[in-house]
Amino acid sequence: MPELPEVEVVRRGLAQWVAGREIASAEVLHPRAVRRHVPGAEEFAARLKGRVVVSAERRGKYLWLPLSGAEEALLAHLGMSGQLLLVEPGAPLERHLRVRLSFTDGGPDLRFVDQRTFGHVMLTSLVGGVPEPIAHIAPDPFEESFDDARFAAALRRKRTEVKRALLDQSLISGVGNIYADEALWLARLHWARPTQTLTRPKIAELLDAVREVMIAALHQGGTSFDSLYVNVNGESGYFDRSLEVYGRRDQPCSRCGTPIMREAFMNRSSYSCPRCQRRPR
DNA sequence: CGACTCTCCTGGGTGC
DNA sequence: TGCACCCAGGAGAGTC
Repeated sequence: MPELPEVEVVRRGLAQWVAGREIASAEVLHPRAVRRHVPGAEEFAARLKGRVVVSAERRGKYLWLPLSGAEEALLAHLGMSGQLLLVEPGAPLERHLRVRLSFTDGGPDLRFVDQRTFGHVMLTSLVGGVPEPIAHIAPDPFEESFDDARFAAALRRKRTEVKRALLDQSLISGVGNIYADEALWLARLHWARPTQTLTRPKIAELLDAVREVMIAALHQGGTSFDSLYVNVNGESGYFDRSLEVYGRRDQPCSRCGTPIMREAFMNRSSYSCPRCQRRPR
């Protein structure tokens, strides 16, 4: 469940502990982890060898490490359960270790561990500083290039429900199921509200809510639900203690005391307060 | 083409 | 205790 704040915590760890280091070798332990790297696992490993990691970047839920020598980067998506961990080279291999990078300085490995294998890593070219495979996603709401007015216009043109739109990475990136529910609660919007009926001020309020919940989560090191999400040192964040609706079925709404409701949505869950977030007619 | 559903995957939890 | 089943869900593929 890593969403924007959790991925940002990981990015900061990578910037601190991996930037500037030279990759000695790469090992792919599970081919599914590099399924989107079309030339295959062997080519992936061969091309990484000897490259220096320049920095750590992020857009929405995607992370990438630009590499020396070409307009190329190691792109990663953590999926549901992916972890990027810094581990001493001699430490035992994790049960769900998928990819391991070792460095010429003999310092900690960078290990991609992923139980449910929805995450992936790949090597790709950078086009205008952005990895080519994610050129189609929108900037996230913390980027300079995110255009609030453009987002509002796009939302009002859509014929869909507001939560679907929040989860649509081509409109706004970085929002997943947890922060969508939290932001909708804060903005007092029901997830099924048709996007065409949203006024510009209401959309501005929703964007403020998205930013507010994500900043709060970031300040607490991210949300950890089932201990699968951790920073590069394997530590969990604390934001799950601050969640208002997500995962809180039957518990009282902190604003009005009404029990939080769970409803099926897109084959998953939506949590909301039936009083603060009135269902549209 | 837009809107929506299906599918991939693993392991913890639950009910019988 | 064993076992079938459900659930978590991001995003690309597929359908209408």
